Amino acid sequence: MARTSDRAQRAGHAGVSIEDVAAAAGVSTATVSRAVRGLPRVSPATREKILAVAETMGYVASSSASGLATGRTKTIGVLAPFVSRWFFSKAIEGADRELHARQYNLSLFNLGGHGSNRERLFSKTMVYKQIDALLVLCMALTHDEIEHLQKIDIPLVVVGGHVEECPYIGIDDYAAASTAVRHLIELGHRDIALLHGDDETDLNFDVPRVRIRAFKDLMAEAGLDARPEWDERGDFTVPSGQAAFKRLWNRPGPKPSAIFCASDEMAMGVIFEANRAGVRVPEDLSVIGIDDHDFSEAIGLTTVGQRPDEQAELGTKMLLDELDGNAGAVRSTIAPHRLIVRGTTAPPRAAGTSARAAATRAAGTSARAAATRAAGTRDLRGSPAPQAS
Amino acid sequence: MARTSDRAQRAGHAGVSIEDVAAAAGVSTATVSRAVRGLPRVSPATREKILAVAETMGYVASSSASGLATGRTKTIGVLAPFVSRWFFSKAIEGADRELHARQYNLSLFNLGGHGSNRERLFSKTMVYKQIDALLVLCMALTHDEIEHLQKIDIPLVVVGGHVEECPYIGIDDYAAASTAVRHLIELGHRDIALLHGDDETDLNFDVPRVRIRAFKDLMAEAGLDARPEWDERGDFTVPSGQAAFKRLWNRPGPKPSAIFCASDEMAMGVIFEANRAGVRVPEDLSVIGIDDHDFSEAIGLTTVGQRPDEQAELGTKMLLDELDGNAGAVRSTIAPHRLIVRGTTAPPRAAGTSARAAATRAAGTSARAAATRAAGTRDLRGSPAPQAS
DNA sequence: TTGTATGCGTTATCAT
DNA sequence: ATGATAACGCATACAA
Repeated sequence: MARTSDRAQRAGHAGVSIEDVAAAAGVSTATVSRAVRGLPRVSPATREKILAVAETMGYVASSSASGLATGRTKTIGVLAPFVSRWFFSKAIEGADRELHARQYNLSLFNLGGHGSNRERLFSKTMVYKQIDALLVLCMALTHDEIEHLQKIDIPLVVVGGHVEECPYIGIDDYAAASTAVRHLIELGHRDIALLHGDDETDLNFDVPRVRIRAFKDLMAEAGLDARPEWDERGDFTVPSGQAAFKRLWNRPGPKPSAIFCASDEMAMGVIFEANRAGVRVPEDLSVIGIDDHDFSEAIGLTTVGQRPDEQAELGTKMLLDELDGNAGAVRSTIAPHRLIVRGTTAPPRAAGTSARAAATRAAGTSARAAATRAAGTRDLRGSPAPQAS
Repeated sequence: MARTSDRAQRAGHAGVSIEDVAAAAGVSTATVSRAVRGLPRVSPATREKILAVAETMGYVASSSASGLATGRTKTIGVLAPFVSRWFFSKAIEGADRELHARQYNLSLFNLGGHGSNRERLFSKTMVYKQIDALLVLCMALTHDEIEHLQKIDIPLVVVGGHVEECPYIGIDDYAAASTAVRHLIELGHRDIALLHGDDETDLNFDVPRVRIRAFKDLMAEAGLDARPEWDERGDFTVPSGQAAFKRLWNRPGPKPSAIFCASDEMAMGVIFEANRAGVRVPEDLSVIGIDDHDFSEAIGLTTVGQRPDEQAELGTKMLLDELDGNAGAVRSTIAPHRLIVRGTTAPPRAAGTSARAAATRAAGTSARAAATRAAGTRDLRGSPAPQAS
């Protein structure tokens, strides 16, 4: 009723409204709405005037109001199990690029580990009705959670890990792991250890298992023995790589001449600990990882690289296209990976073409410097890997 | 007008509304609202019934609608120049903890570096009217940007970097840097190089400069020479640390026996490159950083640690308390830092108590293993540092 | 091209 | 304790 006094009261509350602008510009709110959103049906003259007024008044639309009116929040959610690990922080970065370029907001949901605030996130007020689409980062999800997500009925895509019935973007883990193992085998290694990342929970997360399978398949194919005592488990982190190396080297018996790590961080852990134990890389032990972590080049780590940022960016683009009415824009896609040979892999000492290894050992004093290198100086940049299946 | 058909049409649109629940429960929307929010004025009986109905119907309030009604979005914004660097990803993690524990959402705004999409973020529809408060992470801000932020008039706090006129949470950079340099000096080093992170833009970001000042003050205090040719500039990243080491060692003339790096990542770059060049750490070169990066323990890096996650968590808590009506909850606070002595620092070879250094050199074969270590094995866990000013 | 009117789903005020 | 009902600020058919 007391329209005027209401308005006056509100004034200090949430800034200038579209009505204020309309009044100041001498037009209706409808016209202002069209003008500020760049819609067609408004004359150049009035548009200019409105824009000017809006600018000076510092008008910016209330997202709540327009969200309520349109039914869209203009923000997409990003679900991540961690944010400070390489894959995830890179993916978030990539999603953000695409999002903000298209005027969307990024709402981050960190499901630290397994327990805690998970349920709340899925079942309660969060996630749901706050976002227009959801980008899931390489998560181990329970069946209930998956069901929940699908019931929400918004565009959804998962990056970096398979989830049943959900569109997926990521590298071909089997092919990537195979590429790494093949590199080792071709170098002449026969005694190859495996450092995988399977935590054997019942969660839906088969990335580790696929990499394990690739390892075993290739070993078998080459007629090599995948010794159970060289089968180590980690959790994709540096400390778990360190621990694995220690277990491997403290155990009596023969040592592997190479180790395939399911992630670069674990590979780094192995390398750091090997250095500390006086085991030379790659002379005594070749190490290869998967990822191409930010630090890998500096360390000289040979790896099979992938680009989580680009994967997430692509996933986000699909989501946004879908929201733009482009039905079917979200489609499972295999992202590229490529072998990047650097300094942590070399032929085994005892093996076939031991020329280089022998030379290194025989080089006397200078060998010391060579051995000191956490990473070799060779830097043969990665040749593109065969893109499998 | 045709109310019923409207409702039918809407049905598939955005899920079940409060009105649907009210109807199903045989009460008014007002009561439902109170019930689901746990507000007082509703009888236990009806509350229980409403909650049950809401549960089975899968009701969840529209954030847009309640945002419009209350004027609060229940989300706070986090402004970061990077998301995949240690400090920031950790800080985001910390903010997220507190936020989601208190039912708030986290909206991430990544302002990549200096140029690019900065303006859009500040002046346009983003940030503003989408969030209830803002957490700024260690940003280099222009004066215009600062002004802009303050005009928005929402609770604001910056973590990890000073911004004029803004409440601030972070370590005492001067004290932290002093602690690091003092450690080196007390070890007997006289030839100390500096690797700082100042990019000398005109932006408001004095963290690097404060650390530089601390270095120079302490050197002067100890009567030591801060040689200009040992004053290197980096950008807090590993590669910049590598580059700095190379410049230092490629230059003719005497070499420093220790180097103080303004970040752990730069320190790692130095270490990796030193290994590659056959310069032994800490025998030939002591290295100390600031941060206590996730990888620092594995590498054995001596450093002055800080906890960005806790800093951000505290900042977030303050913001939320302020929003909860607790005026004055946001206050500048100094966060703790502590010296963590690990394996990359030791007395200089030529210096006073050269017992250990000499022993290492004389150890023959075993010295080789020692030299191989990217990091020493000593792992004296950090004694708490004197908390300065 | 521009304006009018109504709906969006909640919250909050004021009765009852 | 519960129920009408008026905002909230914007978008959008529909009318002009």
